[in-house]
Amino acid sequence: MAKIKRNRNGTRKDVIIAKAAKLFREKGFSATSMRDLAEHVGVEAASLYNHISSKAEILQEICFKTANNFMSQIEEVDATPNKTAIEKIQAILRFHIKQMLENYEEVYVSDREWKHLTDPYLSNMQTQRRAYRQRIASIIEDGIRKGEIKPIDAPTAVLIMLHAVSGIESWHRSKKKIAGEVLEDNMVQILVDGLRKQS
Amino acid sequence: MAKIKRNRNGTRKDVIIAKAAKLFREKGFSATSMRDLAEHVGVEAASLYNHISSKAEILQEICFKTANNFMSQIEEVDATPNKTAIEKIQAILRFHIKQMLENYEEVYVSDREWKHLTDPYLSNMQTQRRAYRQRIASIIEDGIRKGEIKPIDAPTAVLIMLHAVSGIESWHRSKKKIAGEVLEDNMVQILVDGLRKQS
DNA sequence: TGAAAATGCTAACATTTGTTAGCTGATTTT
DNA sequence: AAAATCAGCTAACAAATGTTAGCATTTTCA
Repeated sequence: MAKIKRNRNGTRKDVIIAKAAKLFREKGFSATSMRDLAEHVGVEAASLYNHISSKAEILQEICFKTANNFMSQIEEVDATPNKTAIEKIQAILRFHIKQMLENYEEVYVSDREWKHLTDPYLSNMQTQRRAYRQRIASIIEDGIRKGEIKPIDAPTAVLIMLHAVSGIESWHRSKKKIAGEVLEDNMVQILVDGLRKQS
Repeated sequence: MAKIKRNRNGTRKDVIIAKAAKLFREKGFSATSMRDLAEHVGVEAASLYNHISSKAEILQEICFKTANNFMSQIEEVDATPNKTAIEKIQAILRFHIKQMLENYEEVYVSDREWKHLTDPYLSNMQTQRRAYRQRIASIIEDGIRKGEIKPIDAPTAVLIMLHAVSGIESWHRSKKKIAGEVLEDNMVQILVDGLRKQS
């Protein structure tokens, strides 16, 4: 009886996926039941299946939409001429942070819950994630070669960068939030120049 | 019929918890069933209950053992005199990294799956985690006051540090692992001094 | 306006879930 | 050697799970 309210510019499927993203973030994919989701959408569980074909499909949509988003951006950055490696890294970092602030639920879910995808989506996502990290590592190695970046292990640097950014989850939960731009500047500065005060 | 093999210096309960930690890391707490766990232990599901009282208890043991471990260490570091803030931060970082390398499964699980604890354990853990971050933030703020650390937002720095370290998960999965000590040095260096080459 | 499509509902299904009961045989303790 | 504890088993449970079938109502649009 209770219809799913559909915002302009969004299908009912979009509403379901948005609510699902929120629940998947809070409780995890496996611990979220379809009845749970239905209740938050304001509908009976069976009714969801008029809009989606399975629980798995919801996760797939969330993960691949997000992954494509990041892939597009890194290609854009990488293709931009006249950019130093440090600038490229900064651009990627800022994009990650902005995404984490603007599309928190979906970005978080696709980062933490992609393991629950099933093949062939699972392998696909693994490949995509590996490729993404590899591209960043290449930028860093390029920067090292050109003397802009310290000679550190590039994969380690990538690993630190990406996980540091995902820590914005704690920021979201925090009581005394600092402004988004301040957070962004702080994160980029700490990662690029470190904690220690240069004397 | 098939008995649980018990290593010297370990009860059968310990064996179960160790196997559980591995499964919880791979598939998550909710997606791991007791029958799953039993199979990996080499026993029927019902037999597990001769050693543990519930699935929830397993998660509790993993989480609180790990949390206590980290709490002890930070108290020790914090109480050590004649240490600069940077040195304290380094000590904490190295401890985290070492724990991640040595007790990977349990550290990972207690970091990622504690949300599935139930009250009162859940609230307890939340409090403990908040307190832990607060202690590190205080060290950083102290370092800022003394001019050892750049004037950045301390909670942001904590968030970066802790999540960066948890990225060692990717290192574990990586094909071409660098040595543990090299990883440790790289991580500490990047976090403390940043990516950019000082000119 | 009337037909087609979309969206909701209730009921039910087959599995899977965590856990308990009750039993048998082994191991330890006295 | 007898008694007590430990550690495994099979069978079963109640609840929760994802999903489908079948039907009613509303919305869309020709």
